[in-house]
Amino acid sequence: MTAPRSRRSSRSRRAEHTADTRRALVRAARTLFAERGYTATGTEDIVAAAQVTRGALYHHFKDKADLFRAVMGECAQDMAERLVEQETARAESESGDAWTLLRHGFQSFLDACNDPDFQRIVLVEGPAVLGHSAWDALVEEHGYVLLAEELTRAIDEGSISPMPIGPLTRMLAALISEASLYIARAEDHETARKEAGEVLERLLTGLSRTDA
Amino acid sequence: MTAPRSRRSSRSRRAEHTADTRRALVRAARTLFAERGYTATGTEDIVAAAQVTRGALYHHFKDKADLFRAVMGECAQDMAERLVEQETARAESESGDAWTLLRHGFQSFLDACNDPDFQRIVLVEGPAVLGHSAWDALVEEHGYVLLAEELTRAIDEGSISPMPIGPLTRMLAALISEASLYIARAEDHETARKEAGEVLERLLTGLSRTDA
DNA sequence: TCCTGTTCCATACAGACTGTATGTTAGAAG
DNA sequence: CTTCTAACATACAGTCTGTATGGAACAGGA
Repeated sequence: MTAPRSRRSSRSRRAEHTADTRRALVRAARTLFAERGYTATGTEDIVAAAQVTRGALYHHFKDKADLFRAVMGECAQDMAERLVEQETARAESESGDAWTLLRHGFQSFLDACNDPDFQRIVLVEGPAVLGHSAWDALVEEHGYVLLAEELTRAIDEGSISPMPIGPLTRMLAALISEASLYIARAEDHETARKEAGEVLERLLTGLSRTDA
Repeated sequence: MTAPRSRRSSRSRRAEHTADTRRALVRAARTLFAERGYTATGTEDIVAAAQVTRGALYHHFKDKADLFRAVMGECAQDMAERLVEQETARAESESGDAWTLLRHGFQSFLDACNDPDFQRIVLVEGPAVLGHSAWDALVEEHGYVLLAEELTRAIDEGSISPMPIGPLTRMLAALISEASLYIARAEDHETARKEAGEVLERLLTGLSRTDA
């Protein structure tokens, strides 16, 4: 996709400029998709914001949905990076048993999902624009793996009781996603955050092995 | 909207025929939206299936999204009716404490969501086609009320510990919705249903007051 | 009964948008 | 210097949505 490049020529200005236009397109599309949604955003709007023409868009991407896929991939990637960053920071700063660590992890996960771009593009538009299969493949690749790893480790360590990881991962992700949307939409974000966190906390206690 | 009808003229053939075309449009749109999705379905396809012209469509509905809103409303209504039916049937057949009754209620709720039309139209396309506010208003009107009532009663009876009902309702609905989508998408529906049910069961135990 | 107004729907049209086909330029390769 | 190709820009065709126009059928009052 990014040019066959048979000989490696030390990152020419040419190739650099090409990557620039592509990035500009993705960035512009990301902003507009997040603001107005997929269908309400015309390709003309995107190329205008990126200061190129429609020819550039259709040279780099198969069609409009393909551009959206790139945008959503970037959003998911950003979220994943932010999560691992938080995760590592909390792992070395905080201390405690694995169970409380996991619970706090979910709470910060909830906070991380409080991002307009992510919510609109990945959670709302994504499933409708790309099919279910394509959307799931993207999320599987970027986001679910982290959550699944964390949960697997929690089971191995005995923090939570053994359960099928597949549905557990999806359902917890959906739970947190909905909670983040609820918070974002609420008039009073403060109390909404507190209440949603409380409900999440209660639901998670059901997973704990302490009451097995 | 359905004619001012100043004098009540005993449901003339005229009005009946009018209602017929409207129903035909909604039915045709429902089938096509569920099969191909919203954007992939042209208004020409809909009126062809309903055996009318586009003029009829734009006479009864403001625009394509308005037709979708009617379709989604019907889907939600069907789901709500099915739920209360199951609910009453189970309430008089089964017997047991309120807590197990509630748990079984959620399981049958999960089974009821296993419906292609409902999943595609209400859960996937809905949030993207209508905005968040319009979608939420529809679901609030048709579906959430039942769940919220049930949960409020459960709290009053002491089955589950007191919690903010707003986020609790949304999050549980999202949980079951995602579980139903997971089951529908799985290769082996049988085991997927069992596993998702198990995870749901575990999460719900966190709400129970018995461990408070 | 005749006239009038309104509902209901069909048809024709204008605008917008997507995707493709064609042309052009600048850099890389030999 | 020549040639080839990636990287665009431009022009065009097809499709779709929404609207405006027109007509037919029915209801109601004089």
